Amino acid sequence: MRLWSSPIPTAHSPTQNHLLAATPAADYQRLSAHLELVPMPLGEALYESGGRLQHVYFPTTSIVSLLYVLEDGASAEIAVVGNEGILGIALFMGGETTPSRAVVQSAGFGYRLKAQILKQEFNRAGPVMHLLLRYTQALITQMTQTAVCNRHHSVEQQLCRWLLLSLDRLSSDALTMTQELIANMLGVRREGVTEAAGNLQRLGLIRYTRGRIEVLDRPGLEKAVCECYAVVKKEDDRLLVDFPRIPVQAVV
Amino acid sequence: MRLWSSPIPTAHSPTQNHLLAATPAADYQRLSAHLELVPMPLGEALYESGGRLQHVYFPTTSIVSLLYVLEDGASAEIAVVGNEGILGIALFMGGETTPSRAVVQSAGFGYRLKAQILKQEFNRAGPVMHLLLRYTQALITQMTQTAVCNRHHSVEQQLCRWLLLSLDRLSSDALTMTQELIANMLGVRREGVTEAAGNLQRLGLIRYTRGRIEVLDRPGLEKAVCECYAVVKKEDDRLLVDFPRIPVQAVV
DNA sequence: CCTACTGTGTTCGCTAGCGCACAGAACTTG
DNA sequence: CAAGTTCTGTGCGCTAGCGAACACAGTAGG
Repeated sequence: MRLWSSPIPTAHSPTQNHLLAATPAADYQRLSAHLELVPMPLGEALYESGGRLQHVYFPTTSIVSLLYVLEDGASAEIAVVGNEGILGIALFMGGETTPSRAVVQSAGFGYRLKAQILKQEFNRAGPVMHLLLRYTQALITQMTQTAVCNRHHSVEQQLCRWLLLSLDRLSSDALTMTQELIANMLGVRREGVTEAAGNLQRLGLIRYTRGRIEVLDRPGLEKAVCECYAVVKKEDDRLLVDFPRIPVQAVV
Repeated sequence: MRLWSSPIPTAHSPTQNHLLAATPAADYQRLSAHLELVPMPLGEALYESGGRLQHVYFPTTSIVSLLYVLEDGASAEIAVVGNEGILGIALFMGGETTPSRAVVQSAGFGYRLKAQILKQEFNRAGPVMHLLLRYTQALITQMTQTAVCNRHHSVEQQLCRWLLLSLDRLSSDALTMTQELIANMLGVRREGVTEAAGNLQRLGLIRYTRGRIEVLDRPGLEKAVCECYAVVKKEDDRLLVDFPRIPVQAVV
């Protein structure tokens, strides 16, 4: 199995991550020396349930799922984190560990920072702290919405939500992702995903081939999705988008 | 309908709330003058979806549910907060509002603090901030576990979880709560709760009459519950219990 | 080019939970 | 005590999703 496609030739910059981009220059100066570009191959676990965190990660071109795995092996995705966020919030929230796993869902790159460095920065209680807390609230919204969606909505609706959330975190409109993996994320059967995806394809909203899903009609998808997507999107926008954006050359 | 039983004659103290009890004396001094004892009658909404928060609440003898209500009226409980916690985390996380409601699930009392006061205290970035953040992480764990439980476990198991979580937040072993309301919390049909509760009663684990549920065999319940309860409990203990406890007379 | 393997499509019987309808029991109110 | 309301119990048909089994089609790798 090819784990991830050939290295992206694009120039990398930490400011591809929105949180880092929103960090004021003065604070960014302190951090930038410690930021380490890392490839994030599909399937890699950034941290395991209950494991101590050595780093926090700022995805730039990758997407990471927060997964919870039950004793019997059943699993469910709790939230998805892309270039709008950070992985390892338990570090600054004070718990050091969390009972969930973080697994790379879409291969790409990100920057990481040693746990100690981030904690120091957080404890300055300055703009970076507020940035991180605000992001955490957006993440909480996503988690709660997932809980509700799990309870009340059909597999097809959830698939739409999942596709849109993933799409928002990528620049492309295609995902490299098998139905089996999607089923794992959603915590449903693979056959359920096959059926739902088949419907969406018949409606002309998506097209898929082995391990690749392409969104053809995004507005159409947004009509088919349950309200949950809009709620999360709106909160993300409200909480994150009005960050003061810093142009790349100003900080590098 | 009788909304809540006669006022509890017990002496009230803010330190009945674990977060307040764990606040160092120096910080507590600043806050105590602003703490306001308030009755929290069954069914009262402390805040509405999207509403601006005027106060934060520290329950002492009450329990509050965080509920999410969908457009079609369907609902689901996201987390439950008792004397171990605080309501209104969105205030200090920076978002000011959340898309969920907070509804009193078990009548009692609590203390409230004006939003401004809490924000000031939080921004000192001292022990109180760390206390609040750690609690927030415990809350996040509860939310994620709810999401997973919604996906994979039976109504009966979820009922057990719900009962135990509620019980942990009360001193008594009986709840004043109709099956209809429980169904609302769990986001399932009332009939489903009737059936599940019937089973538990037949097993001798609980006994219920109109609007009152009594737990007879707590260890038995803990055997019937899914792993989700233990995970939340363990995280609560890990994150919250080793707070330095302050004896009542030391702070009042 | 042949062989593995991995991903997808489809079927079948089964169960949990849903929506609806209604009956009886318990409590409240006049 | 009578009437009305609120809870709980039960039955019925229905559907979404589950679990297992298997066929087939791309793809990878010798």
